[in-house]
Amino acid sequence: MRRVPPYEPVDRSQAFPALEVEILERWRERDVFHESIRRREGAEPFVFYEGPPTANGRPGSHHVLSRVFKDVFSRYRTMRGRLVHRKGGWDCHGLPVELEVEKKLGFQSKEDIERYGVAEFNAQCRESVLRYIDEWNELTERIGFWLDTDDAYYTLDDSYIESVWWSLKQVFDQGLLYEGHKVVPYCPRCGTALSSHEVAQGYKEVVDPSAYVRFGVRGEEGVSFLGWTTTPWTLVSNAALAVHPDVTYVRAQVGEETLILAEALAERVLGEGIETSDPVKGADLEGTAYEPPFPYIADYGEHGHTVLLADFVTTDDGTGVVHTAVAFGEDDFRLGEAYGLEVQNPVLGDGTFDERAGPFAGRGVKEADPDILEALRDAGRLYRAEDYEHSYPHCWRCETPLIYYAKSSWYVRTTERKEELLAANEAVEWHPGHIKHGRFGKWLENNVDWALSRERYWGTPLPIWRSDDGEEVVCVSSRAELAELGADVPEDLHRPFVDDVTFEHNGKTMRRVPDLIDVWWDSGCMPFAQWHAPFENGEKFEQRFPADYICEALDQTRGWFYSLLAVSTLLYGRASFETVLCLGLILDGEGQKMSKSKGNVVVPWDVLDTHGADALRWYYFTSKQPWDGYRFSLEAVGESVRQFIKTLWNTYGFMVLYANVNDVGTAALEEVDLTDIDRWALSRLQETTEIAIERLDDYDTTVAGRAIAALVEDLSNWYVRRSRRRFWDGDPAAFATLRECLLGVAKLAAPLTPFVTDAIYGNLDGAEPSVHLCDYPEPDPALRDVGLEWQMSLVREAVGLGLAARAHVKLKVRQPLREAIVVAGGREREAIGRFEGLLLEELNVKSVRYVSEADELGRFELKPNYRSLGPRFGSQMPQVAAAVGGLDADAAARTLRDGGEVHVAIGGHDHALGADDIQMALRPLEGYEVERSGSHAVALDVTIDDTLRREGVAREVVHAVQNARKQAGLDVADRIDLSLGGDAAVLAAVREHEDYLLGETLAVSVDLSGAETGARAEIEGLELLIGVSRV
RNA sequence: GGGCGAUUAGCUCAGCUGGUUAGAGCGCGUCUCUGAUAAGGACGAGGUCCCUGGUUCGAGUCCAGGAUCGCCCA
Repeated sequence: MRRVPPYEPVDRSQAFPALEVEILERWRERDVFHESIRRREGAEPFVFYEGPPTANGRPGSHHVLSRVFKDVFSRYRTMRGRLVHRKGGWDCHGLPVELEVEKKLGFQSKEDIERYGVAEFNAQCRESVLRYIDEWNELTERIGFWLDTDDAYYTLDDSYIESVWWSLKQVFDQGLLYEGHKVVPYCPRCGTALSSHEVAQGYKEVVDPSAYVRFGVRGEEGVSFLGWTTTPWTLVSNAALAVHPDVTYVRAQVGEETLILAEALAERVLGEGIETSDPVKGADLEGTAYEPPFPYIADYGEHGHTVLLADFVTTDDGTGVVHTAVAFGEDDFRLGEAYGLEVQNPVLGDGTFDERAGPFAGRGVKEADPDILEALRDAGRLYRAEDYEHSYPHCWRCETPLIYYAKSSWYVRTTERKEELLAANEAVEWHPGHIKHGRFGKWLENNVDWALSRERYWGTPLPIWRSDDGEEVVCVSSRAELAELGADVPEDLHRPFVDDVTFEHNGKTMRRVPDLIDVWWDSGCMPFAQWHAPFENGEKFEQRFPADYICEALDQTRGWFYSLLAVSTLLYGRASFETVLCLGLILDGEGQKMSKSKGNVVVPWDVLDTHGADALRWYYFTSKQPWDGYRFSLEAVGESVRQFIKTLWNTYGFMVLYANVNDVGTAALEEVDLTDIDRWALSRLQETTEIAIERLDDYDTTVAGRAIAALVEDLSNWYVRRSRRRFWDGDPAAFATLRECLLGVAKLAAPLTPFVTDAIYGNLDGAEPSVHLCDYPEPDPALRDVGLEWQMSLVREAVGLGLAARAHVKLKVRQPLREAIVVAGGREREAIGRFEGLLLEELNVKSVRYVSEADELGRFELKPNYRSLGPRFGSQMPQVAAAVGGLDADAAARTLRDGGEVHVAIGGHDHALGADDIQMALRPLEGYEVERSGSHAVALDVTIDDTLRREGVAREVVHAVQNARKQAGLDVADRIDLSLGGDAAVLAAVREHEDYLLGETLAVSVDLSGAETGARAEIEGLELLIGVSRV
């Protein structure tokens, strides 16, 4: 039902958070979200994938950021006619969840968990992971993120796990799933390896001890290799030294001793002017035997404790002699393989030394660093120790420094499909564009195999069963397959139940490999696993693959963006998303990273309670390009309320106030006589609509939102300001125009600020239960008038110039002036003429006089228009500029304004220049009140005769009476009896302009015999007494 | 050490394919309007567009090098 006046009165000091709560209630009552989807049944889908958050912590500002950007384009596409399903999802597995439970139970290690019982531990995890799901859902609703939370997917569901198993089987069948022995980043606290994208999340600046260590050359007393390391604990298992074959090494004399190191680094390490001798190539050092720093482990084979050659050695830092511990570095490990070194790993899974490490046995490796240095010092092997600041990877969840550690793990051989990954990325549209071939593309190019397995408890079990002798390996793709193999399939596919599942295969007993898989693989399976595809809902999956749009923060480049791309490329040969929007970090108002420890975290609820969801959304959408990151604060959001929402609300409130006062109906635009300024406002609406569609289609809320804000600004500060009288008088054209524009704005901005726009729409129209069930506006070419927009901008400039001129002579606008003189030729004169009344009113002048030439006001200066002449004359531009400068300016100006051409001679040739080729600037003459801008200028006749003065006084009186009305608490529509007294000159002026006074102040009568009581005012130093009484 | 991004007014940000007076909002100062009134308008102060070179008739914009900050990776 379309609403007609009287409208609901608008509270102009409306608190928006309260308004939003009302709107939320309305949405619930009317089931608007689901209705908006039902209405698009059968329409072309726009597919959105929800990147599942983990609900075991409270949602923060950065979560709100991605959630509103997920929302805005879903809403926009829905209004544009697409069917947009929005299935929620929750990431349930993995270390973060285990950690929370461990913390709660006071556990320190995996043994604690084993002792406690895996079944009970996982039950706790299941409970813990959704601990904050209610708050998440509440926040999701409060910020206006329309998401189907009732029908969300959970990665812990058996159906989800089964789909993940299926995906692994596909990979297994392609021969891409393998067990490998490699050095991996390993968290000793969590007791598990991490994938490279997990490692990527945890780099931190730290200060580690670094040590320069002597490795005594066997058989040469007093001669040592000088090695350098930032991980002293690995010296316990030193197996060899590595030098670069092509680097020059020298012997440096330091006191009594001789140190061998790279020539290029000798001075930096040992000090300037160090004596060196005997330069040799690294290649010549191969095989040199030396004394290991610690004697505990000796058996590294034939090449143990000798110098080896390696290309990875650099002379960027250290000494050019690299200490090699086979088990603790990727390069070291490969070098060890090449030389056949025995792998000796004296470090246990919990990060402590085993009994092979002599006195350090049982110590955590990092903690042992200082004692190890001390032992070296005592043994005379430490040359120097110092602090070294560098960034080092830490466990992304428990913050323990990682160690690189040789162990076996299951991998997905993504490197074999690298070309396909790159090709899949080519098809993706990234916002911002540079991520595609920058951060993400470079990462793909350096792709390494995906370390898939985790030796943990709460996660998707690796579905691989193996015979005890390792001969037979089966990857299981489903419950059904497991049953077919003769196993008892447990209800719950998690550990520990799945660990008990065994079956016979080729006469051998098959037991499950106890590992879990990386949770990122879980999330990468979401396109099909959310539907339990391919086991069911196959057609749904087909329809909703790939996603048109996904959106997450930049830190997901190596997280979800990668897992989605990799899984679907391996399975389907393409990316599972077509467009991705990357959002930046949220910093505090000072540009510092928000962190609990700093106490500078802005809690979303605070912002919502203070300014509301629209304000927060508007801030995120329009304050800047979202990928650059935000300097976020309550104040910053407050500013966005004032600038946009408050302005919109005031304009809307103004219209409702006078629509109700005047009892005007809602006439259609076709039924009223539009004025030029109406046509201008409507044209601006079309222009804005065009921009909004063009920008939102390109996932750009920033420019779209700013364009809408500019329209609102124009409506408020120009259209309404210039049309006030028509609203007071109830002019139907004005109301029809403003209503049309406000409804247009409501629809244009509905996806961005869904609450306030729905309130406005509901009151001014209400034909639909909600603005969100409307179609997005289309620009109407019939209402667009570009010429009119140009003309209006010219008039506004002229008004600005005139007001500036007034300001300079300090003449109040209230004081009428005789004449404004406007310099304008041809088209410009026509433009201003069209809105002359407006100019007269704004400047409060009696008449406008146009002059084409500037003789009265100043002199023209001519300048070449570089933009048009530059391409034409190129390097001859200096001559052109000189020639133009030499023209008779006034004559040329006259010619050009009449559409003629002027001629200049350049390089002996004659060239014709038109109006577009020459810019005319006005230089004002001394002694005139002239304001100029380019070729435009406005001057004021500032002589004030008595007539004008009396008129000015009358206006002052009106002003004073209005104040008195307000003080008396009268309503804007109240009629009054007015009585005035005071200075005779003032009263004379009033008498002369009595009708004007009556009209302006809504007085039905005026008594000039003097007010006994009432307000006292002063007009140009003369007394005025005002009595006001309501009729 | 490498990759990517950023650097424009006191603050937060615009500035399209290079075009000669670099813009907006906030804040500040001075006025002003008032039938939207704890809003609105005008004017003003405030910029070596990070630095150095280069290309060009012309560079905030393009190129190279450097500085600083951020993120990512070794």
